[in-house]
Amino acid sequence: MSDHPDPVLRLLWRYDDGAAPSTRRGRKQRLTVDDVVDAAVRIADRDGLPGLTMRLLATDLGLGAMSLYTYVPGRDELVVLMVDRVLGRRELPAMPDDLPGRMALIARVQYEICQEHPWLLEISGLRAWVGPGASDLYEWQLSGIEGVGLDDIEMDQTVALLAGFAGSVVRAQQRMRQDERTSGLTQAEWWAANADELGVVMAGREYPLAGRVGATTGEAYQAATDPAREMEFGLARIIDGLVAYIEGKRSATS
Amino acid sequence: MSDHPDPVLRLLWRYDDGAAPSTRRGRKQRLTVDDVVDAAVRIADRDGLPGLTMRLLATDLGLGAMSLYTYVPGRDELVVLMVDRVLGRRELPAMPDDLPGRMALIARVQYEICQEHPWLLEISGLRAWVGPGASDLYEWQLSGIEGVGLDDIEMDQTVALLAGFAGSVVRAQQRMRQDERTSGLTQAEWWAANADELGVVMAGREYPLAGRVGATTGEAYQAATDPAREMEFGLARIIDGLVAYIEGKRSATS
DNA sequence: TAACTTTTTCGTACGACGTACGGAATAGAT
DNA sequence: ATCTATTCCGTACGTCGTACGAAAAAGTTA
Repeated sequence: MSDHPDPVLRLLWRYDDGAAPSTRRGRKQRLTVDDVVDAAVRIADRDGLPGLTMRLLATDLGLGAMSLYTYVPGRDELVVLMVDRVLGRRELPAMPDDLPGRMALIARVQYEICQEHPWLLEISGLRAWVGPGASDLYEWQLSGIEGVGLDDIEMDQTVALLAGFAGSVVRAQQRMRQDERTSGLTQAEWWAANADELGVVMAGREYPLAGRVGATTGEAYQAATDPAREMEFGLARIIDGLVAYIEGKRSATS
Repeated sequence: MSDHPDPVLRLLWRYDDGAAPSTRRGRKQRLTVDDVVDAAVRIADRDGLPGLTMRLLATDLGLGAMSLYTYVPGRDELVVLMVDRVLGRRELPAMPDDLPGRMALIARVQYEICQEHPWLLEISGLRAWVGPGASDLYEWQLSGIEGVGLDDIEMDQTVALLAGFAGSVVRAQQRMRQDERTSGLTQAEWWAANADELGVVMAGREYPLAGRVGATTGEAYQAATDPAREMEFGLARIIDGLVAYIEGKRSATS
């Protein structure tokens, strides 16, 4: 039974059952699973997850649509493979010496991965399979906060906090980009163009704080060309809080 | 032109153009837009966003499928209305006196909204329209951190940080629930049942940290029946970091 | 009351999607 | 040369959002 693992697990780990490739009968596959997954990633990077259709992927690979199903059981499983692939493909930089720097790096790598593959944030309703890519990344993330005084559960929560925050930032940016794409206007331009319409439609409702803050951020984001800087405020606060917690724990036990 | 606002804006704010209802000719609508949106929310709460189909919603309302399009331009716009509806439907509690408590409350309300309407986290690729529900919520969130020494941009980022974190936590929980639903096993049960298969398939790869931390958290999450407690660690760190920043700013200017 | 106008209702249909099915093609084993 | 295992892929089914146009209903006007 351990010779017949879950087909998704087998695919994720590219486990080929130990069968000697010389004894494999029948027609040969023209491509590899990696070819299929890589092509799928390219399409999703360009067109988003809904733009990744089995037919498009197949023709992109020079195959008939149904031939894909000899490589992959279905679309959902393909997405699982894509996720693990992009998590594992990035080479993981060496951890710096200072703890805050290591925490920032964990967040920044997650940020860049999500940035390069925005469809990662569109996924939902899928199981969280454990593959080599996710495992390598998780191991690397943990190595950045190992031995600083956190217990295992706190380590897991810390990684989740840093990575989750990075995802949130990218999500916010994507929403902004989406707005600009569909409206053809920047954030500030849209508000300027629709200010009177909004006034009519809101019909007397007052939002003193939201109005003031919205106006200020609207102006600021118009000029902010470096999207990476949007992460700095939150990340700095999170790292401060984490470091303070760790130092508090240390001084309590010493 | 300000009499003909964007149809989505008009719907969001239920702006009926000031036309006297007595002069409206033609067959009468059997339902209201709110009826449609509420029914859609009920379905999405139960079946998720992919389970919300126009045909199902229509029969649920006793309408033909195409009759929905007299209430709403299309499915995407319906989802926009649903979002604003559930953001605005929650009554917003009074803010406590202490700043950390107000920050925690902002996160907790966001957490509960996401928890009650998990489909909120499945949405992507849609514009972020500004409606009364979102505006009310944003105004309330800002009121919790107004006058503490943050500038407008920092206030926006603080709210985003707290709300984004809450969303991340719910997302993680949903993924866990999804795993349990599709596998029929709890986290710990799955790892116990698949440990040997994983060993075979991983074929010599070593994950010392991930293995140790994964085992510990797996055990812990098996027993943790109160999902709300998963938020405490991260939220406490974030609030610590925010409060420290604000105090630092205060002492610098005084 | 009858004719007209406006709006809602909804049956039908189209194109796109994931993919089940079964036959044709191809390779190694016998 | 035959058998068997495997890949390839054309066809087709059910589901989705929704375009289109006819039928039904309600107010306005003659």
